[in-house]
Amino acid sequence: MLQSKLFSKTIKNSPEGEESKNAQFLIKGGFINKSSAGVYSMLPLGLKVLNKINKIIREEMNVIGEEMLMPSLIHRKYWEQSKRWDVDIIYKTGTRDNGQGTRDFEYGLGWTHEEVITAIARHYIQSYKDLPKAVYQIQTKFRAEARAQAGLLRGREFMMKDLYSFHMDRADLEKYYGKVIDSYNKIFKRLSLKVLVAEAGGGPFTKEYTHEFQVLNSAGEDMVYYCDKCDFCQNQEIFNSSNHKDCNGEIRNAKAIEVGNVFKLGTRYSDAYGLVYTDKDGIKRPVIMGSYGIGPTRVMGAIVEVFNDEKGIIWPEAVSPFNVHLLALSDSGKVKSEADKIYKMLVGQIGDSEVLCDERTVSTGEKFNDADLLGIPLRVVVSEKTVAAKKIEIKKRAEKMPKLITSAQLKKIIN
RNA sequence: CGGAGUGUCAUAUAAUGGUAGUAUAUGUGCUUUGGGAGCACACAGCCUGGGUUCGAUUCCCAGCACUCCGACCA
Repeated sequence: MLQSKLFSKTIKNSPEGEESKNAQFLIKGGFINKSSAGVYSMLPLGLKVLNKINKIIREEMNVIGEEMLMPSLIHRKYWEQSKRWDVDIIYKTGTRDNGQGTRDFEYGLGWTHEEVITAIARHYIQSYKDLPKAVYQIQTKFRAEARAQAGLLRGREFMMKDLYSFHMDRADLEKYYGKVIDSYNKIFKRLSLKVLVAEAGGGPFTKEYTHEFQVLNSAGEDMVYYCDKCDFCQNQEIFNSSNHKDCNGEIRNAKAIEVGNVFKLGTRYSDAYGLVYTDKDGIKRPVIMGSYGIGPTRVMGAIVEVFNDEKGIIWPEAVSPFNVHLLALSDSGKVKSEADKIYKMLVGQIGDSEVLCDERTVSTGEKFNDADLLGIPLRVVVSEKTVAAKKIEIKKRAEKMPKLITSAQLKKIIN
């Protein structure tokens, strides 16, 4: 990909008022565009990152569930049945004139999908032979947050991966719940995020404790209490130091970004929707459910909050919009022809979608600064100097000092 | 939802009760090319409604939007 062809370009001025690093860098770099508070467009660069995050999530989710897609426009009857129509968080919409006057608010925009999936499940789950089942989707969610804030960390429209599971009994739910936790840990590891698994209260709809996946970071809105020796970790809501036993470690507390959560729903929704199965003895029993979320757009914001310096973003390789950023420090002569050669070689190795080539006719400083802002993990420079030395300069975004190598060595490194 | 603040070119900002200035970006031309290069010219703006006033971008009121703090966050 040639940088001059990118739809977006970097902006030199910092966006007014945005304090969070993820909002600043992502907007300046041309990854996202703010449409209104908490509502963002994913520009081509940002979408590439989001797609890579989602790809990792899908690969891990497909091991324990099947992907599907539910509607965003959800009729009020679904929410009324579970008594969740009168909540502040729901965007109500849909005015219709049926010829006998208008009717307002026929729909709620989906902010979570327990209702829809439970209603669907009635069609396919009737017997113990149909259990267990698990489906997930990656979809835009809408929440009327009183206060959107911190860029991608709290939006009114955002991407969510939501997984729902159905079980015969508690034991099977527990087993699956553990599998989801393992799966989530793998996902966050692949995303280079260190997470703490925090116990949390279940809220009004489940009596049990649930778990949150928390990334320690000062930009977070949550406070977690964790032990420096064992894996004890609780959120502020339920923390009590006497919960921490059998360990002489010290309790610390820190701000954290919640990037995922897991809930044992029990029969709250199966009761509301009459989702029952017939067991071996012919007895009808309610299906036991769980739900599990990860916010890919929030994950993207969290990654920027964790991986940055004063110059810009430092993308982990797994989610970087490109693997290599090739800078041609001149747009003519030997430098250009050498850069073209290297570009072709790189494209041949990892494909056009993984190489960003800065062949713009702009100053050297601008190219370096843009490269730092965009944060692609490996920078490759072709210039008068490198051509004269018959070498190529490479530098990792996370490191300070560049290295001179041959193009054969570069080829090896890329492989 | 409570508190505070801010609304001026595409972006970031300044000043002003009477002609709105600068920087970035953009366009043209020339000179430049290892850390946001220079000169010249050009293009481009006062959130909406009401009030006060001879006259309002400026003062007052309301609305809307945005930001920050707090509450909320199945």
